[in-house]
Amino acid sequence: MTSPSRCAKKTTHRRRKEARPGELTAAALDLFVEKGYAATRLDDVAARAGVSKGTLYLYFDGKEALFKAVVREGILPALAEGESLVAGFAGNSEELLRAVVIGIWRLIGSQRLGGIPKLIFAEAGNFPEIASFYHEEVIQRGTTLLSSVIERGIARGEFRAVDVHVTVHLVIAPVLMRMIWRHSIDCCAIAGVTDEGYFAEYFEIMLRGLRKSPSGKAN
Amino acid sequence: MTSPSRCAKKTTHRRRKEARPGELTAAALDLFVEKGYAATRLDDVAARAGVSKGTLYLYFDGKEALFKAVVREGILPALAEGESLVAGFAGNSEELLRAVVIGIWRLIGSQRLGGIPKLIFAEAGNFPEIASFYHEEVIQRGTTLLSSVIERGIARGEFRAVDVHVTVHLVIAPVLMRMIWRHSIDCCAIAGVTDEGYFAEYFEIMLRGLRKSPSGKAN
Amino acid sequence: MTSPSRCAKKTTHRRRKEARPGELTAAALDLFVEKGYAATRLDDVAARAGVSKGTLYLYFDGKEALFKAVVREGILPALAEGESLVAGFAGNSEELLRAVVIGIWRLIGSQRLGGIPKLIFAEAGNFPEIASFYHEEVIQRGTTLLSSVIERGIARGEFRAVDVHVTVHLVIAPVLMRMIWRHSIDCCAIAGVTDEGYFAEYFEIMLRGLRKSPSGKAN
Amino acid sequence: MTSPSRCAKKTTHRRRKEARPGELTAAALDLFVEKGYAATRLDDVAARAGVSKGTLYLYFDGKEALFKAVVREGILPALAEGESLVAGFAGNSEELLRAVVIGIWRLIGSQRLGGIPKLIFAEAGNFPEIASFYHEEVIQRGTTLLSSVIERGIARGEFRAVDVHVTVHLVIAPVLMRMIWRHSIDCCAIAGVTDEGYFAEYFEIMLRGLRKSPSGKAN
DNA sequence: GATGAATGAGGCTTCATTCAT
DNA sequence: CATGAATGAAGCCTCATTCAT
Repeated sequence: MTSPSRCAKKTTHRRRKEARPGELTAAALDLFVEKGYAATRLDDVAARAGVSKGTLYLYFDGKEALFKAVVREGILPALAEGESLVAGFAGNSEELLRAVVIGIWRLIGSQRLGGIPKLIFAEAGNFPEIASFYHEEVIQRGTTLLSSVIERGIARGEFRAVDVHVTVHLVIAPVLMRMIWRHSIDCCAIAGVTDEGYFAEYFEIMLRGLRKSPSGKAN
Repeated sequence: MTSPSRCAKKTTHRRRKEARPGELTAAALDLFVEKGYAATRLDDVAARAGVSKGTLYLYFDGKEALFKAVVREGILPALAEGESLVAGFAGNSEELLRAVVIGIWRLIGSQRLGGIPKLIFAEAGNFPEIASFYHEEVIQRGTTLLSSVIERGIARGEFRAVDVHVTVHLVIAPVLMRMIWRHSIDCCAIAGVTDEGYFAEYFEIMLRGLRKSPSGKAN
Repeated sequence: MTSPSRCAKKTTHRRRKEARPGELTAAALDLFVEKGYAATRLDDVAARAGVSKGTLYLYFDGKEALFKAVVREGILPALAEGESLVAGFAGNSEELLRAVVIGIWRLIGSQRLGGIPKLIFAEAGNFPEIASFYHEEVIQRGTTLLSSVIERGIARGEFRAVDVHVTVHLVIAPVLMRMIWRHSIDCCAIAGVTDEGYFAEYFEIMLRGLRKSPSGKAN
Repeated sequence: MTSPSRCAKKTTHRRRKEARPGELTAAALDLFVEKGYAATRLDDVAARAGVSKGTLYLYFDGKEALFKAVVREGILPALAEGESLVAGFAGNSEELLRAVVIGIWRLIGSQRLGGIPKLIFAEAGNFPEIASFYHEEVIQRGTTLLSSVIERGIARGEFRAVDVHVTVHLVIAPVLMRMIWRHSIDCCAIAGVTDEGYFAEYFEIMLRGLRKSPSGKAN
């Protein structure tokens, strides 16, 4: 008789309350990716999550906070996974680069989250707060992650002494563009190609481009 | 009658009138590229073109029609210029690829027009008509152009027997991403790199990735 | 059983329950005075009273009822206190006037209750019922009180034969305005003056204005 | 034939445009005084002025700007008139004080503008920008104005050596309270008194309170 | 043709009120 | 009794579009 009824009484309520943020970010991700940030109406997000417009404000301070939550929930775990992958990786750097890129694609690019970069590129100019948030939380971490892979390859004598900063961008560009293509124009032309086909050729070209000459000659 | 520009005022007036649509699309291009579609106000477009908001409606049916005109007028001349550049090249395929990419960058990427791809990718979902127009008029022609370069290289034994369709996308991705970065987030991180530095590393990696092995072994 | 406050928990609980309305109106008084009626959120009232928003509705029908309760509960006790102070004064009328005004200030003006007049004046238009209640319960009684003081002074030959009705308002105006200033704008400019400094000059001017000419001539 | 048609053509339009701000501030004054600042809806202001909600924003940046315009248009001219009255006044200071107070009442207190002080006192806490605007533009100027009158009286040996800062507030309090009473509670009790009756007793008391003793004794 | 004043639908956000637990 | 999640009606403000001049 201490108070078991108290726990039971609120289970449904509580369960709802705990599930709501996730339901809302899921609905928001769908709409942000589909329509873009500015064109997504919070009314629609709420409706898709099956709640009223006011309820959304019980869980998020507003549109911007909702978007940040979507990014934090979706992208940051993927980055963390990438970081832990790099930290504990024992194989050669080619394999590491493959693992990291494939991981990014599997966790982000091939999911609905893959629509986020397009949205960021398109609307960063109008939402400086979001742009700087994304830059600090995602781009810098991602860049650092890839840089560490390239640098590892150079340090171990597996990759040429490339300009790391530029190379990071060259390496990630085809990955980002495939995300963009998946979520906008040109769906048929290149999205018709399987991930396997795309990334097989991608790695073939990139790794040939990065590897030290097999002859062992300098550079 | 000394200078042609000093003709009777009626001529000036008329020239003015005929120039209006172009002045409006030019102003609109600037703003669409800078702010995106939704955030561009027609007030601002009209003000930048030096006319009143009402006047804009004399030449375009509305915001959507203006947007379409901007893309059409911006892309087609650039495309034509790009194609004329490539026609009749005589050197080896590496040099041809360099010439084509550099040409695209010089004529489009480094110009205001370089903001168009970002626009298209961002708004394709909301303007299917624009998307299909762009796909047919630009992407297919551009893809064909690049395909011919790759195929030429393979045919001449200069490039490996890559999957041409995929490779075209891999080759163009870093060029498109550099356009996008120039016009959105991450301006400092990568846009701080000079075009020379960026494309030097780009060609180094891409061409090593495409070239047949120096040993002359197959593939 | 050592201290009475340490009785059985049931008593505490019950006392709690009976104290709730008072705790709520106290919290509401603070916030209404600080922010005004419209800007006071029931969320904040409930939070300050340490209960949930729903609980507030167990004791009051809504915001309007709460506001009325605040005014009623805040003013009536103060009025009673003021009246008991005045009853049975024996000195001259100058001293009586001083005692009454100082009493009003000490019991009301300098307390949280001093914010009530501002509230009333501001919201009377929106709450006619409050206005008439306040008029009958407070203003008339207060006016009567002050009138009796002025009339006493006139009857005893201490004050000039002023228009009593008007003079009551002239006498109370600087007291009310000091309450208002304490609770709104101009806090620094005049609230920086001490009560002593303010009321010293107030009595000097008012009593010179009320006294019969020292020469003893009529009026 | 230079371009008289141009002037004529737009007369109606222009006349409207020039009249609009005044129509809007007049409507706004009515509603602000009647309902208070926060409770006044811009929809209603626009409707009372006979325009749509959007039109209001062609002339004012928002609610706050509209309110400031109301104050600037209504109160500042009265203050300026008071200032010029003081600057060029030749009579004795009693007459000057009478003239200034009567002027304030005639230009502000007895008009709809007389509802503004109540509104400011009631809502200053919630709109700091408006509070500081009003403090700087109205209260400080008004205080300075009255101070100069009191100081003039003291300097000319007409008034006692009162604490000027406090006295200014004591002098203005019955004027402000009469404005407040006119626009909220107690309409009958004191507003039933004529302005003449009210201010006659006001001046009688205040001036007796301020005057040097007729005997010529110090203070 | 050109203007720019006017419109009104629609978006984000707030908050008094309700009700299932 | 008490809770607090949920609601939905407004309010402020923006801006694409229209139309009288």
